Amino acid sequence: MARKKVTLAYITNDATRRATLKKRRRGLLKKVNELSILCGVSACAVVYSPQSDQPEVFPSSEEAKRILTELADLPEIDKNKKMVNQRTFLEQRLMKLSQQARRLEHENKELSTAVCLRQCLAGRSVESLSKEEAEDLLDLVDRKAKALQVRMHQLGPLMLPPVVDDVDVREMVSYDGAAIEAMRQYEWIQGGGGGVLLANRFI
Amino acid sequence: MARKKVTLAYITNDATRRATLKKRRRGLLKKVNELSILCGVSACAVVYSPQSDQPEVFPSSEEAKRILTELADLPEIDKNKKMVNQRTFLEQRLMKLSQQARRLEHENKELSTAVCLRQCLAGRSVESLSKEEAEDLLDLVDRKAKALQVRMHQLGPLMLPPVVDDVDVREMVSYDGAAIEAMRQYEWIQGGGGGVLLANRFI
DNA sequence: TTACCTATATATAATAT
DNA sequence: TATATTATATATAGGTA
Repeated sequence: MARKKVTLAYITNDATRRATLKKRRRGLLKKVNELSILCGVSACAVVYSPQSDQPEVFPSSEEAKRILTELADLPEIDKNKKMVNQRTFLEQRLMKLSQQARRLEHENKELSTAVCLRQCLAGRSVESLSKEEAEDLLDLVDRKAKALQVRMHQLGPLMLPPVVDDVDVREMVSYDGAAIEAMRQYEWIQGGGGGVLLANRFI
Repeated sequence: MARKKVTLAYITNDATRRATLKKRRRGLLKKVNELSILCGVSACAVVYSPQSDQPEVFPSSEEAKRILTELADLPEIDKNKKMVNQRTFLEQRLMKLSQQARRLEHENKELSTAVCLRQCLAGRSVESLSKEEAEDLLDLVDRKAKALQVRMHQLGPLMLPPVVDDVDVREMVSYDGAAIEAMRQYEWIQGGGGGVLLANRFI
């Protein structure tokens, strides 16, 4: 975990593997120690060394035996139902990672679509979009519109802003205050940052 | 291990302790998993949760039982002689930390003495030193002198530098080149960086 | 082999959502 | 309660002595 991201696979180089075992074993026992003290729980760990070495046991072989005996005494049903073993541990991790991947993928797609929207507003022809892009864009705009309607409904009657046609925002700086205020209002309605200013040219 | 260095002691706040247990337990099992894969060793860990929760076992209760059975089968002598349990683990850590503390203390003392030396060279009266400081300083200077003699002997006959009295280094910048070169030579003899330039006014 | 160093990778405490 | 974020603290890989 340093100098280089290590791949989770058996280390073939002897010296490296032994060094890693030594370092990580020490680190692991330290963690077990900390956990049991910080949280006041009983915990134990056993790590076998390869060759003739003896296992390292924490916190003591007696405590480990006691804990493992309790474990053995649990009825099979409980063991399979409630315990977290390697399989469930890995399954949990996998599930969580998958979720995260999906989230990120979705987020990525939304951002891509937002880029499409801006490009189209900036003059890109809708024909140049792929089918998927077009669908996503339609969906995005649809959702934005609905959200906007909800908010407008929540706010009740509202003074509509004057129509603003293809005006470069930079020009608006020296435009009249009413239009700018209207746009501010719109931005607020849409929730501000990150939203695309659709003004009154939806679709 | 973040935002604040945590003291190794039971966490009294309930919510905090539970959150810590959850996070660290997950981290611990991840480590056991990595260790067993990276180094190809069998390892297991069991962490009991407080209340009604079930223990978390890695990699599986079967494997844990198998490992602990092996453990139980070891003769008592081996267990006490070769196994690393909590006591020996803590003793090892303590020993190592003590060594480190001694090293740092010694280093610290050397640095303090070096400061004394510089102060004295800069005009501080030797009378203002405490007995211990004076002794340390004497010792330091003695060692420096011996090291210097060794190096001079190694180098053979050497052109001695001209005497340089109480001269502010800043003045020396505009001093004559010979003196500066002599000082450089001396610094080199003494090993450079960190050494105190004693010139020819030892003691 | 052991210890030490240092750049990075991870773990995680406190906090916000 | 769970998750996300962020600032720090630790762990540790690869090298060196």
